[in-house]
Amino acid sequence: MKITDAVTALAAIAQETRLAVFRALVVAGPDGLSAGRIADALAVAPATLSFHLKELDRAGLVKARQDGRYVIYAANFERMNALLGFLTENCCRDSAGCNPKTPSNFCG
Amino acid sequence: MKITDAVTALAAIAQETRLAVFRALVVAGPDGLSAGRIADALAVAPATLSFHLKELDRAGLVKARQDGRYVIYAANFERMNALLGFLTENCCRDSAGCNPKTPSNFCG
DNA sequence: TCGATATTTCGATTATTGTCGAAACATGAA
DNA sequence: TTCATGTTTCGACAATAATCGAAATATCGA
Repeated sequence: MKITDAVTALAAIAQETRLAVFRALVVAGPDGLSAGRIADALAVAPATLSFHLKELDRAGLVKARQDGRYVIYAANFERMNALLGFLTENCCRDSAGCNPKTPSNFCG
Repeated sequence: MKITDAVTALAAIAQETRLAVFRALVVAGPDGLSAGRIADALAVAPATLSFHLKELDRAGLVKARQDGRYVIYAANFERMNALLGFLTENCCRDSAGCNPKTPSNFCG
């Protein structure tokens, strides 16, 4: 994962509403949730939710699929793991309990 | 780590300059770097850097200590690990290769 | 086709963020 | 104490982000 991708992904979940959306999708699992169900669950206006879902999608953290008149969103777990990998390898140290696969000596 | 703390920490590193600062501090290790050395390394104006360091500090991701007329900043590895723990436990699934200690069924 | 429901786009508004020059504030050295 | 150096605060500005009502778009069921 490239730095710019990491920044985009981090920014996507660095917002209360979006983090809540993403966590709801994590809990929902691969089946995902329709936009409407997310809006209901989190009590956020449809237009606002749509805006945030687009952000999460842009960051690659969710996948959207059309199901009839619903649009089902699901967390992209691979992407989230890639982000965790990036953070572990670049922003971490053994000494504090995390195990970077590559040492933290990269600074590009 | 509480949700609001996680959002704050994520927002802190969800910015190219700040992520670069933090990574430089990770590479530097516990000894840290003076503000000036960071500014030189990343070619960012002192006032701008100061603004970003304050953000990182507010998020708890760095520690500052005075050393003579220098201010030395060091990464707070414990905090970063707490953030990784939060993400692993709340935004992740076994299926995708990550091992949350608690299952992803928490949504508060 | 028509009406109902689901979702997104548009437009407008307000708030926040990132940036940097200049000035202020500290600290150590002469 | 005075000067030089390192850092932060201040003030201003442009850019971006978050919100939501209203309108547009899409799809299903009757």
